[in-house]
Amino acid sequence: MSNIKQKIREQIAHMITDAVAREGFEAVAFSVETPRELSHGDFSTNAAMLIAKSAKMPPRTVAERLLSGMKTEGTYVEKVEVAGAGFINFRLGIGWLYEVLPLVEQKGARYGEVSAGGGKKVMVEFISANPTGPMHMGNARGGALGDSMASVLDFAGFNVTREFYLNDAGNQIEKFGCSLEARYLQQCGEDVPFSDEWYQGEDITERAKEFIAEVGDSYVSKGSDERRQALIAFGLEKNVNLMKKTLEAYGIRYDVWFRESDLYKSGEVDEVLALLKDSGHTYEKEGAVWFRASDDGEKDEVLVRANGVPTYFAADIAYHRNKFLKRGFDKVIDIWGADHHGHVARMKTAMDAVGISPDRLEVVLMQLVRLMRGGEVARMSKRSGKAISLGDLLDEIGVDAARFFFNMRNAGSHFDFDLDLAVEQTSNNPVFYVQYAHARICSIIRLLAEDNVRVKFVSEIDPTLLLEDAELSLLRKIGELPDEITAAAQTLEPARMTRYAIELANEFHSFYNACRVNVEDEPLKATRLKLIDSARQVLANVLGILGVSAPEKM
RNA sequence: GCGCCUGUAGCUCAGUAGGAUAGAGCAAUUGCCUUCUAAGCAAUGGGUCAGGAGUUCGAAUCUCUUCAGGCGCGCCA
Repeated sequence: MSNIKQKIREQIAHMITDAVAREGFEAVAFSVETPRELSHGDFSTNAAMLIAKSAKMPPRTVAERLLSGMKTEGTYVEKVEVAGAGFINFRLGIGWLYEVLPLVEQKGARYGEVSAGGGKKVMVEFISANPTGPMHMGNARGGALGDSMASVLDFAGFNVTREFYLNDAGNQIEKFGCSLEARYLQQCGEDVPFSDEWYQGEDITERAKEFIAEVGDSYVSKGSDERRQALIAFGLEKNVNLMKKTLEAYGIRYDVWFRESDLYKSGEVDEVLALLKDSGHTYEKEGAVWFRASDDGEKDEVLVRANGVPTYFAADIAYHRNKFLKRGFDKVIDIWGADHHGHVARMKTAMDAVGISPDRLEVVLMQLVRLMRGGEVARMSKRSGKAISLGDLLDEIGVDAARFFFNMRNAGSHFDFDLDLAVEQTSNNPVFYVQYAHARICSIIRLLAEDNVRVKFVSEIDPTLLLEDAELSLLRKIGELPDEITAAAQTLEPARMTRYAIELANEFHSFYNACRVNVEDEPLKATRLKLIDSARQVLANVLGILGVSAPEKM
């Protein structure tokens, strides 16, 4: 059992179901939840209110009857009572809290893990930035979100794959090639025009210069096609390596870098086009091949342009088919910028058309980010003077602040990123607040170790010595992690982990002010030391999920 | 015009399959270091949950509607 609270919840649900049957009430889908206020007990159910109508009785009467024969012997429940409009509140004895410590010890770095995922294969595809330039703030948010979501799912018992889809084919690569070629020729002294439609960034010129450093002007005299291909290959490799480096600094490592071009090479794009055509999902108009989505109330979309080149959409269908059919993922999560939301419904319609149930694909849309500095929108990097890239952000505020801040808000909310706050070394800054809790614990452990007092095994201490409110609430908070993981995985909201981390840090800091660890009473000292060491472990686990370091000293 | 997202304390946001007196953090005011890191803790004040109507035992949450902000509706990705 990896989740004590879940076990108790099931126990209570069982007691209620039995009581409902015994009293001859109609079975209802009641909930067993944790009331906001502790004074309302540890768990509470709305069963009586739901039954009231069909039983034609006041809710409180129903509650009394349910309660009348309820046996709590042999359960964690100490007290049951009717309250409010007809809630039945369950108060637990404190015994269950003491089971938290052995569980943390046993699971260690995997404490928090639950089996909800049942080992299902799930892919999280995130960032998938165009390799034609540096990564921007949308990529930064998507990276923090996707990577932590993947970690959450891993803890929730899924078999997780992190994937980056590399758009190394199609239109934007052509543009990339044209841009590089023009810059290359310009750098070699040729007078060639530069189209407004190409990539204007400095990085293109940089790539051209680097190319010259390797091959000189030898490509000036060659054919445009050959020249462009060489530049694309060169620029792509440079950019991809740069991305990998930046992402590594950002704490993200992918399992798979999937190349769009491979879908063309393997014939999967043609394959899926044929499939759609044979099943009557396409039609031709003005020389182009269209996907018929209008049956589902969506707009039709071009699959193959009049010039014979398939669109991104066509490749994307092939890509998703590959994820499900060729590689057997049970579930795929795509993280996209909110500006792509128009694509979601069509993608799902297309999934349906190639015979894949659309609800196996989950698209998480992420609102865009505004960087704020000095109360105003910051567009330019302090260092480079250019648009702020992920690399610039990491230089300015560091990985920890970036990873933590991007996961403070749910994907769906617009996010103003306060750059000033992110580097502040005060309690205003939640990253420091949480890290400080971890460092503070490490500091106590370190000092006690100097006196030869070590953290003991749970079998060597007596958890029931923990009786103070501060101690019990800390234990309670530690005990909540499996539930939090479950919820975060279910809602695909790793931001829950950030909030949990802050709450846990808060519980520890309160404990710290209320109770000393280094007391005369040796058994109590050992037990409290075990308690804070468990808190340390849990903080480290959560920070790990968030991709934030857990410093031992600050 | 049609579609999607958002609107909760001065600010930034939570609010768990409708649940009890709507919560945190910051900012403001006030206490707490002869004691393991005061990068901390405790207390106080602060709300027409954008407005309106409906559904019901019960709505910030569901439905309808109005308003405000963001985004999308390419042979771009």
